[in-house]
This record gives sequence, structure tokens and C-alpha cells, in this order.
Amino acid sequence: MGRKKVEIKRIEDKSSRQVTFSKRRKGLLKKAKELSILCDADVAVVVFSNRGRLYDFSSTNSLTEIVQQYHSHVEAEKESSTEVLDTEHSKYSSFMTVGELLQTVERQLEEPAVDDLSVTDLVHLEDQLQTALMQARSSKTHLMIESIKSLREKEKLLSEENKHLENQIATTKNEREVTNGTMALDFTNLAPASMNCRQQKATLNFL
Amino acid sequence: MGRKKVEIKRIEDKSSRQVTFSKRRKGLLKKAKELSILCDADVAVVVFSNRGRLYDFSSTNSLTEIVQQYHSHVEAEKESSTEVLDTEHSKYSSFMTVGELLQTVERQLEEPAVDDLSVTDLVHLEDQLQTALMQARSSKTHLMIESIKSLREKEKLLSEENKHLENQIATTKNEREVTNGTMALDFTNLAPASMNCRQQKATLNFL
DNA sequence: CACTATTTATAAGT
DNA sequence: GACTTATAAATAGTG
Repeated sequence: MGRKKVEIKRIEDKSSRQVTFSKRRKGLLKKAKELSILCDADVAVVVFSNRGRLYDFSSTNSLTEIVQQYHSHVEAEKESSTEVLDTEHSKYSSFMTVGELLQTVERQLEEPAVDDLSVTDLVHLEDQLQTALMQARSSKTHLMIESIKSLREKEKLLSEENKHLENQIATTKNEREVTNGTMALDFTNLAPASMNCRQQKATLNFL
Repeated sequence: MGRKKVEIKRIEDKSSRQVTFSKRRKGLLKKAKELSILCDADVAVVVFSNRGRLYDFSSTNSLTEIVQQYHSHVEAEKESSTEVLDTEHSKYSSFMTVGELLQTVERQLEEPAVDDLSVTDLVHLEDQLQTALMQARSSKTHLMIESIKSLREKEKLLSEENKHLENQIATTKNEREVTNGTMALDFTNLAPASMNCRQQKATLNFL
């Protein structure tokens, strides 16, 4: 709908592509809004320029999460190529330590959000937090597994030691053929504890 | 753009709202597609009718996940009121056990996907799997914590028992004033193990 | 960016 | 819904 009909195919001229992008994007978002109002429907539109900038509309207030999810998924299967974004993104490398990440996040949250860059920035931030969460979760599980393993070994060592000590005592007693002193501990407590542990191990195997 | 100008506000008449929804939705998706092609941009549009049906467009092939994420979020803050959907939904109560859920999932995956209902069904399915994942994760952590706690107690018991046995032996030895037999275990192994465990506990507290 | 000739979308009617 | 038509709206090209 203009001075002449345009074929629907990629506009090669960069600057007119930019102009058309701006015009049609605005139109698309407007139409989305109208549709949502007129027809009482939930509508969400997400647009990424080929320079990686985000524009969106959502009839609910919950687009942020979709956008984040969407962006992180999309960015996995395409090389986002932007001057600003690339430098920004490189700051949030996956190899950043948790401590460094936390510092970065704090810094970001202190800065007043800049106009149309803030959403994109927040998307990156969320990606990093997601990564940090995964790392934390993974570390937690790993540490717990190691902890359990270590405790089991220690338990085994202590049990063996106990057995030896008991044998030693038994031997000593036999040698002396005397009976004196009482065991301070109730050994029946140990059997249930051991049973309980074995049950737990079986359950954990499911995970 | 029609026989007369329309105000942008909810169309009260249900049937003309439905007609307008159909027309404008089609227009919106078309515009989204054109924008993505003309300007080489990533565009995603998600539309839910007020009856809960989904219509979408995505310039990439990865909309499914956004839609699911979006829908599950949206459905939390609005009562999805559809005949079919409601009965479907009631089958997937959150109070379903994990076993029941798995059976349901298996059944669903066996059935050939029905036309335009399948996406909605899958969304529900995904919600349930999400819930199951959370439950599993929670159970895992709980079991591991309990396991660690139990192992620590057992360790403590064994240590005390060991101490008593050692004392007993020492006492016996003193009484007999004889020195014979050698400790079979290397006790220096226990100190590092204990240290290691304390470190792990400290690290876990962070999580 | 503002303008406007045209194309496109679509409201109402069938 | 699918087709028609009059009209509103979007926008391609221009200055």
C-alpha cells in the first residue's frame, strides 16, 4: 500500500530496509494492540531487528519471560551480530565466575535503565542469571553427592575400626577370662540407621 | 479500513467480535510474515483467542517453547474457560501423583496428535511435566539432605562408640600392664575426612 | 520526518 | 466461513 506494489522479498538496500522495518514494525505492533483490544484476545509480538534490537508488544504484562526464553533459545542457533550487543554480550561470558557475575548484576541494577537498550540488557542479564542458576544447581548436586560419598566411606572406615576394636576387646576379654565394664552405647540404634540409609540410597537411584 | 471507521475498543457483540478476530488475526500474521521477510528480522506473534485457542507465527522454527512458556504463565492469571479445554485441564490436576502423570503422558504420546487441539494439549502436558520436574528436584534435594543428616548422625554415633572402645582397650591394657597387638587401622585417615566434610557443609550453606 | 498516491486491510453486507 | 464492495488505514516512494 504505497506508491507502488512491492514484492514480498528481502529488501537488499540497507537504508530502505531500515526505513521499511521502522514503518512496518510500528504498524505490526499497532495492529497487535488493536486486535487484542477489539477481540479481547491475548496477543504477543516479538520483533528482533537483524541488528539484535528488541521491539515487542504484549496484551498481558508478562512478555518479559517469553522474550527472554525466546531470545536465549534463538541466540543459540544464530550468531547475533551487533557492534554494541556483541561487546555487551562478551562481558557476560559463560566462563565468568559466580562472584564476577554477581558483581556485574549489582552494577547493572544500580545504573538507571537507558531507553530502548534496557530491555535488551535485561535479557542478557537474565540469560546470565539462568546460567548461574544452572551452575549453582549443578554444583549443589555435585557437592551433595560428594558429601554423601565421603560420609559413606567414613562410615565404612569407622565400622571397620569398630569391628577391629570389638574383636580386640573380645580377644582381650577371652585372654583374661574376666567380665567387667559395660558398653556405653546401645548398638541396636545402628541397625535401623543403616537400614534407613539403604532405603534412601535406593530412592536416590531413581533420580 | 472498512465501510466505516471503528473505535478501538472491545467489540461487545460476540459474533462480530469473532468475525473481526478471524480477519484481523489473519492480517496480523500476514504482516508479521511480510515484515520478517522484507526486513530480514526475527518476528514472532502469538495470539490466544478468548476461548484459549492458539494462533501463531514465527520467522524461526522455535516458537513452540515460547508459546508454551507464555501460555503456562498467562493461564496462571486468567481462568481459561472453554468446554473442551476445561475438561481436558481437569484431567491434569496438580494433585496427580508422579506415577499417574507418567501414565497420562505415555497415553498422550501414543495417541496421534489431533489437528488444532494438539498444541494446546501439549501445553498442558508440558505444564504437568514442569510440575513433575519441580517435585522430583525438590524430592531429590530433600532426600539428599536427609541422607547427609542421617550419615552425620551415624558418623557421630560410630565415633563415640569408637572412643568408648578405645578407652575400654586403654583401660584394659593399663589393668593388665601388658603391651601386645597392633591397631589395624591408620587413624590419621579420619582427620582429613572429617575436615573435608566440614568444608562441604560450609559450601552447601551458600545454596 | 512529512507528504500523498496507491495499495492493502477490513467492516458490513450477502 | 467465503465472496463482495465501499471505505479506512498503512505505507512506498518522494522532497
